[in-house]
Amino acid sequence: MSKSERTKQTIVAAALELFREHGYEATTMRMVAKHAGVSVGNAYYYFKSKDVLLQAFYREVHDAEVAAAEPALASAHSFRERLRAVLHSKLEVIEPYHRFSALMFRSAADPKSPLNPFHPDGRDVRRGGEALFARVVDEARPRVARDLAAELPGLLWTYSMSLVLFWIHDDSPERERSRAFVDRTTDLIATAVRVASNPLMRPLRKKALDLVRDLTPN
Amino acid sequence: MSKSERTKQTIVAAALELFREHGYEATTMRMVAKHAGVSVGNAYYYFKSKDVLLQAFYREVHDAEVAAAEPALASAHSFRERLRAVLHSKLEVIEPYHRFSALMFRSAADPKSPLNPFHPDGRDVRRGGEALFARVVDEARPRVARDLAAELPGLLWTYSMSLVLFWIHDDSPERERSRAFVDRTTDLIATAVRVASNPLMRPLRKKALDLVRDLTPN
DNA sequence: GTCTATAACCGGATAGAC
DNA sequence: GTCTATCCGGTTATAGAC
Repeated sequence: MSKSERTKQTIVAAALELFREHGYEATTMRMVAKHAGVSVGNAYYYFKSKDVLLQAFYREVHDAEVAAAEPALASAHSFRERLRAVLHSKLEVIEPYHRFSALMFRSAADPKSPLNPFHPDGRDVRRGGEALFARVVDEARPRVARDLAAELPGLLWTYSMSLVLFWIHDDSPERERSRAFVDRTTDLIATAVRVASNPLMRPLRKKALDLVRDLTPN
Repeated sequence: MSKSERTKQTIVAAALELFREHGYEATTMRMVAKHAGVSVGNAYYYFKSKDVLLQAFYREVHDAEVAAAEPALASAHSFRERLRAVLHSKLEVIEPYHRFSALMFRSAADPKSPLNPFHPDGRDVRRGGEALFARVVDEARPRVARDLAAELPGLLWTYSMSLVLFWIHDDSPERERSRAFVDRTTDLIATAVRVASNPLMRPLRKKALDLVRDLTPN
């Protein structure tokens, strides 16, 4: 690992530690630089903005989500159970960040932020999210209809973003409202998917999927 | 009107004008103060932050939306046409602000921002939005089932927020993708509402409405 | 007590020397 | 690649005018 690599890592590590402890806003670039033992200018040499550092944080959380979902995915078989398990483990992983999660979401909604899932630089973040839901769908038994299975990961990812939005505003004890949101909406979704997977529903399913394809970019 | 009232108005007017011309970020508080012929400190005496000024801007846009929807509401009768008309006129009203609309949405997503629809101080903004959709529903002929009509305004308001999110990321010429989004999704919604309004669907409808009520606060 | 102005603070970001 | 000095803009402290 080159020296520049190492410096970069040091800065990221310092930033993530401070973000976790004080939150995003309360962490200043001067603090990050000092904690990493470099100058402010140097921190900016490696990271164009504070937002980019936040993006690294976001990536780390995503990796933790994927890891936390692993055991659940190994044992749950039905689509419904797999989906529920993934979302509940996601809620557990992000719980410590509830205080300052709004910031993350705020940037995520801004088209100019690299954190924004629609933004080119943030594409891999989105890809990662969809990949997780692809695993939920692809290995589910009984199987989901093939044409539906192709679009579902993207749709479920969008749905999971709504869950996050709901969760951000959820101040109930133990975040029980968010957990109820998961339980009840996954039930609904699983029923819809099961009904839609019936061969007799193919024409209607096709119409709905065409709509989705026409409205999503790329 | 007292002098302080007038000063306040002057500042808001200056801010709105500059926001419209240069966008939110490019407009500095120093510019606002200068344009209004007051000192920076004075601007802050009347408005706690730049965000509050943005909120005034948001309110103005909302009022324009309501006004623009008026003629359409007077002539359209079916639920589907009323909904479509309101949303298309909304798109027209907000079009000039597409460049910097992300900012507005960004604040709206932040639980601590008064602009946020879930925030106590922003409640009237949300109320206003729902009131508009209540008019879409209540005067629609044929009628929407009563129990459904009670929940629809809130649901439609949420749906309109999704439309805005979609629109923010829409860079298609003439914003045609957003307009297609409206046409196709309103079709879907109107069909769903029509089917659900059938007396035979009452039990299923009740189940769905219970879910909605359980998951929305207040 | 209501209002207004100036000067400063703070933190994100950049320029330019080394 | 790294640093120091500086800019810029949101925000605040404070002093004082009416």
